[in-house]
Amino acid sequence: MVARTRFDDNECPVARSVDAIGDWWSLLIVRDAFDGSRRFGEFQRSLGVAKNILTARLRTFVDGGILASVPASDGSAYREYVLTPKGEALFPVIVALRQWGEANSFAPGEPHSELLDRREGRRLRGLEVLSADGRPLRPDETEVHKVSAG
Amino acid sequence: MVARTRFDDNECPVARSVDAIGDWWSLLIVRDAFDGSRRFGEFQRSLGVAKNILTARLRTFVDGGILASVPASDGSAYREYVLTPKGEALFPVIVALRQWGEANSFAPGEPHSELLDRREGRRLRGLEVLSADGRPLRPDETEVHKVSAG
DNA sequence: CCGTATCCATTCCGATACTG
DNA sequence: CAGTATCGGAATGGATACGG
Repeated sequence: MVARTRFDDNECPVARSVDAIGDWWSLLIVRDAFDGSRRFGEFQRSLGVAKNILTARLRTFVDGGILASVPASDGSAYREYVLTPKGEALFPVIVALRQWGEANSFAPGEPHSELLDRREGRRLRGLEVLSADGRPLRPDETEVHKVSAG
Repeated sequence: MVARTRFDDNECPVARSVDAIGDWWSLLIVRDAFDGSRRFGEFQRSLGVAKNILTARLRTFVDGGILASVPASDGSAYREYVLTPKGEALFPVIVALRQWGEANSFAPGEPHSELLDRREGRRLRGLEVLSADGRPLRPDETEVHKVSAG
């Protein structure tokens, strides 16, 4: 059998998310979509990904309800790919990856792109994991509660 | 050539993050590490991953400074794998994936594991992307500022 | 410009057997 | 228990050629 282990029936939400978007290209396609890319060629040039791979990823995203395929806005015969609400909900995921990368994958002073508040032109606040009443939580202050099949 | 395109020299922090943790198993290993797994066998049983794959992933994480290999706490001859500060900083990434999965990958009423505030036993607050002065930001209220090589 | 289709190399992954 | 080694099948990814 082989084929990759699937996590789409896993009880853990992290596993299901990974199943949906956890490969090399998927998250970067979503990033580009947030950045305004809509056309096949935009994704293709931005990412340098092979066209057949891009085709497959876009289809998976459309099937999964993360992107919607809509008629091109310029009236041409082609399609554009826009984030659905489900896709837009990935915003914190992308921001979390961006902030982690900024803090941990660049040498001091090494240039990198930044995500800015468009109105103020300033960098964003770091994401915080908070309790229901707003206390910042460290990992060890949380625990996973497993569900039983009952 | 061939071989996967690497993003470890990309100017985009998202790309570098994906390069470090963007495959099927890596994020789940990190999730388990947050959940308290430390031993080879714990990861192996929890994930059902082949041992050679797990070996390779653990090594990559140790090399990348995300996990540290330390002597086993029970005095046995083996190693344990614990999150470094860099690894702990992935907490918002895992939480973001978890929350997205909860909201978008389960049927209403379908059971799934939950991440709880250990002290209160309550679910966490949803992650929010905020401006420097604390305003919630939608994706279209942000923009990526590219750096120039100069 | 937008894809689809095909080809091929590489990598990934799972299973299993084996060592300490 | 904690890994290492090897094997084979599968999926991935890149290049290219082709058609709408």
